[in-house]
Amino acid sequence: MVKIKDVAQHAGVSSATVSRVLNGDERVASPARERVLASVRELGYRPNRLARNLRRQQTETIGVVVSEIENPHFTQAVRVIEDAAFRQGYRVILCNTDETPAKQRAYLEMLAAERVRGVILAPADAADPMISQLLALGVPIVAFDRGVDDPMADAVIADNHYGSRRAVRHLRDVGRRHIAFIGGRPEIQTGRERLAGYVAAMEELQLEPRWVEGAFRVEGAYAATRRLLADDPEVDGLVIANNLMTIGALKALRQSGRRVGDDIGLVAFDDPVWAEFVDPPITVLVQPVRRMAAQAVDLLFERIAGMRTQPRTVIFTFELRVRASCGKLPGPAYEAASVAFE
Amino acid sequence: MVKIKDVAQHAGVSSATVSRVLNGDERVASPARERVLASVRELGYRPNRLARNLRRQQTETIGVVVSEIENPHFTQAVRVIEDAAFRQGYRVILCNTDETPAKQRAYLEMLAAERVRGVILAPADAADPMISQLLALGVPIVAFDRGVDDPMADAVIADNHYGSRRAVRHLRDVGRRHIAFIGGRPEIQTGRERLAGYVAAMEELQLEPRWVEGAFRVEGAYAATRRLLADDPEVDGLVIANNLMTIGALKALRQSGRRVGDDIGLVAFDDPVWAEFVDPPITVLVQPVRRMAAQAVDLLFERIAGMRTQPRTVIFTFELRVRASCGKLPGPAYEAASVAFE
DNA sequence: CTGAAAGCGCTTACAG
DNA sequence: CTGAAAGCGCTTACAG
Repeated sequence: MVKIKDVAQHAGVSSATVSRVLNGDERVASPARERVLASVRELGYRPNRLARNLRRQQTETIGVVVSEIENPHFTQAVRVIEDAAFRQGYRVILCNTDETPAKQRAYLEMLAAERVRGVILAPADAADPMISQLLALGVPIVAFDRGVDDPMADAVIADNHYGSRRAVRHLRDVGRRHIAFIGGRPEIQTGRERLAGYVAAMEELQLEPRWVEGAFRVEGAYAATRRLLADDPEVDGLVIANNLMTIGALKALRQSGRRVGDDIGLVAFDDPVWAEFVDPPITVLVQPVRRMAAQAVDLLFERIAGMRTQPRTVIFTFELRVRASCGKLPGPAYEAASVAFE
Repeated sequence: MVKIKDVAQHAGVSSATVSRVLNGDERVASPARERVLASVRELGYRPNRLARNLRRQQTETIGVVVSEIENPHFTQAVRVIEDAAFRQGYRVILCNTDETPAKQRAYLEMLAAERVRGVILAPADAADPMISQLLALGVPIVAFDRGVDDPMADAVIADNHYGSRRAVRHLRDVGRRHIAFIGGRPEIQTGRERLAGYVAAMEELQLEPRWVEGAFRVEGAYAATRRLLADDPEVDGLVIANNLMTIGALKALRQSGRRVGDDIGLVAFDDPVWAEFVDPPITVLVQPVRRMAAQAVDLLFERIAGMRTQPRTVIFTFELRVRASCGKLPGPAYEAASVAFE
């Protein structure tokens, strides 16, 4: 493998000069610069980043830790983050934790050893001690989608409590009364908050809350929905806590012979690309994932650049996108009521 | 930042001993080992991978370069690759090229500088000179989904030509005659082969081929399908070259008032999770993405381990999964004919 | 079983 | 404008 010394020899200059040319140091005189560039090309020299990073005590790498890369919510986020990182000359180490605290810990451990410059983390475990350790080491962390316990981390999250309340109100407004909730995971902040918002809204409306847990997964929601329909056949409305679970719930509903939009109304969190094309199109709660991911990257790079030391939390809100899955489409009266509520 | 020397001092041993303990060298005596471990814990020592990598002239990192991470086809692959890499103690640098040759080049350049141990690449540019350069540097490359020009790379691909022929046959078998093709990108191998297979099948059947290009994207397919329907109103069958384009085509078909499965039959490449739930459920050509990705990782690690020097190409086949989007479901006579064809 | 020492390939403060 | 030299934090062949 050809190294800087070989290039130097070939060009008849010192390693220092080669390094300067390669790093765009203005001070190097044109003739030397030209010879170096020619030698680089001729020898097929490829700089060794490992050496540079060690010497500079610094990398241009960030870690992106998500709990489930196949969830379009996170895929979209990863895509935006990767894009922004590339534009800034940073690379991305992708870590998928599968909602497993142990895997998260191992990954954060690794990112520390790798001396990454910052981390965007959708935590599987908000209390992971590695979070504080990274922060103490000077590695900024932006919590995404879910907060972390350490108050020094930045965070970009959505107002889940509001989202669920909005969904329940909508179902009530179109005449549903037996509204149940297909929940995610109570260990996860989004799961907890979405459930709490649902329960709060039901109580406000003096309706009886009833819920099952679908673990944020297709199969989990399938099983949970079947259980729910068996136990509570009178259910006529459903709030589903994420897009993967919508698939599972649809399958269970179809099998049970329930007609979505007719026998049962349905509002789901997230707006994956297919929500508009399933039968019937699903009424959804949308969060601006791409803007949120962009915000997370901004916060991270502010920290990396040392432009800010105080932690910031940015909260985004949900928007209800009404489609056919709740049946009767709301009229002007509904719109008015709805605005008043918001 | 505490380093190995600090730990050594604290434990009253040499750096060499600390390093040995940390790397599980059996020869270190128990008392020394214990003291080292205690010091590591007490000082909160975090090994610096950059230094180790430089010294060992080796990383445990692979690069994964895909053209479009939001395409579920690639998301699934990335997920499988990441998982396998993690199990082997490797990290993954994620690179999204957006089908842009320049971006691919920049990324491969970066991966070379980063001294990654291997690359899995769904090429946006099969002729990229960086591919051969990496190979020459001893960095193995496994082409995924699409081949590369350099014959020294391994490859895991699907038999696209067959896939298209299968789709056309199916549409013909259910009575369609004006079968058109929504193509991807002719610059990309999958796009080329799927088109070629379509044309070949049409000619075999003495039907007139007609196609438009949707660039493998939702919007591209939407525009292309609109154009197609305007130019050729008599179209009664559609083969769509990937899952993103299916979304766009569905939208255009719906707007035009065409009833899928009735006025027009539809077979699409890929089986994303939603294909079963749209209206009507889509008949699809499935390739075993997860197995293919696992195969790609296996090939890569064989190379990394030096177990193999000859390039290998593994070709997977498509399976037709019949759902309602072609209308009339085929009976036993069809099955027989279909088996004969395969 | 353990340590002293060399060296991985860069960058950069210093001197000229 | 340019070079000699130190040093980033590890690992490991060598010697004992």
